Amino acid sequence: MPQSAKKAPGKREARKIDRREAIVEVAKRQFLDNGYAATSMSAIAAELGGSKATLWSYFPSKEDLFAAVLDDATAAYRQQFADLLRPSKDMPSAVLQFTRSFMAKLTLPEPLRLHRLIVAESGRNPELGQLFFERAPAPTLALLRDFMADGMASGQLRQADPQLAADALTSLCLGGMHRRILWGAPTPSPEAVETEARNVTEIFMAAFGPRP
Amino acid sequence: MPQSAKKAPGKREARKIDRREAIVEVAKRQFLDNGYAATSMSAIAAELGGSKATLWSYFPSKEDLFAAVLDDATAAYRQQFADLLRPSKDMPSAVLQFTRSFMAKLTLPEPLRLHRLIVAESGRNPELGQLFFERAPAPTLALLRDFMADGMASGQLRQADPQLAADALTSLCLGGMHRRILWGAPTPSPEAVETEARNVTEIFMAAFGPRP
DNA sequence: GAAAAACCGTACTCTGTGGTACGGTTAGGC
DNA sequence: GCCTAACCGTACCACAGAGTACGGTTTTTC
Repeated sequence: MPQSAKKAPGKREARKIDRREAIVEVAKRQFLDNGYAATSMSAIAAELGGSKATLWSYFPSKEDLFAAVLDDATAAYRQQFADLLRPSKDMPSAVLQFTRSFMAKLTLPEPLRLHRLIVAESGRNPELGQLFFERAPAPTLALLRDFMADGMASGQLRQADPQLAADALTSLCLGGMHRRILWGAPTPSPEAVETEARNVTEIFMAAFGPRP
Repeated sequence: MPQSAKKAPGKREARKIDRREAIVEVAKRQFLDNGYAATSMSAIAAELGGSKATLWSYFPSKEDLFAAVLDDATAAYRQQFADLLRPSKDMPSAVLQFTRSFMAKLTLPEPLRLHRLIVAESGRNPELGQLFFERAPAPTLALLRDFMADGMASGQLRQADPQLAADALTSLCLGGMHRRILWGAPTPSPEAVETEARNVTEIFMAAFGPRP
């Protein structure tokens, strides 16, 4: 006997939410695997097991489902790196820590497939890419900018535009193996990630470290 | 009356080559615009004007046509930047010249659409991405590596792994507005490109310039 | 001028698409 | 214990996809 709250969840709605989540999850897998055009609603319904009518009762069209999938997929990335960007006395190792974690997370299969999807569909649908940008990379970039500003204020980095430094670091993180994976290279070993993270940190510190 | 060469081109074959080129061009436009799955052979045939049978007589399947399109599209990029990488007395301005040209060319609509296509399809078809890589970016990257090695030998750059320096420069060139365009941002003004090229050059020289 | 290659149009097959209709069934709400 | 929302199966729609068949026409080649 639940409390007499007027907002008691109710088994019905709970089930509905579960079902919706299940749909989005299956759809996400298929969209991420095959892209938008090559994924069919019928295939999603088939994998779900239920009837097509049920699918359409949750999402009135393929585009709506796709939007929900994107929403779900980007939600996982928000504020992912906040804890890594604490100001530290040892700037190089703080940067290395961030770089390592950032590269490791973004070379995982799912982020990569998301990235592919976004790049592919943003051509026909720019607002989709903008939505992705402001949900996933933008918050991290803002955090990183503040981190850079702190470092510059405390003299651990040379004076420069913090935004520029943040952009440079992410560029260096994503321009190496990450880009090559997007071009079909196999996923790297953890050792390779570590090596590249160290290189990136070294280059970054050479460019933005304190003036000697 | 042509010369009695046994390898006279023949009007027939010339026409065939022309036709093939026309097909590839139309198909390229459509694939680049819509992606692989969302492009239909029928639409290509319709835009070509001829009959579908003719299309299939040139390319036995959609995949074959796609491969030919990729082949054609990547051909344009080979050795594009060779002339820009002459060793120079003034390192920063040589780097700036390359950076500027590199960024300007890769933020043009067609390279961007190609890039989207490659990223999108390499997930399902890695060898496709590898083919792209070794045809388009790899030669430029090799040139750039040699350029870096020269600069290090002549003392205009600090001692380091030339490959690393080449990777860093391309990362910086592609990590800023280029990536943002891939995520749906509008194409930048020439002034914006110029500004970013200068920033990239400055960062690169700070990281790899001669030790003070 | 004749053989033949290339080409065109059109109609066709077969499969799959997004999306709907509908009658029957299960299960939560009261 | 009834009501009703959610659900399932299945059959269905109109359409578009890749790819084929075929008879007729143009264009080279010899």
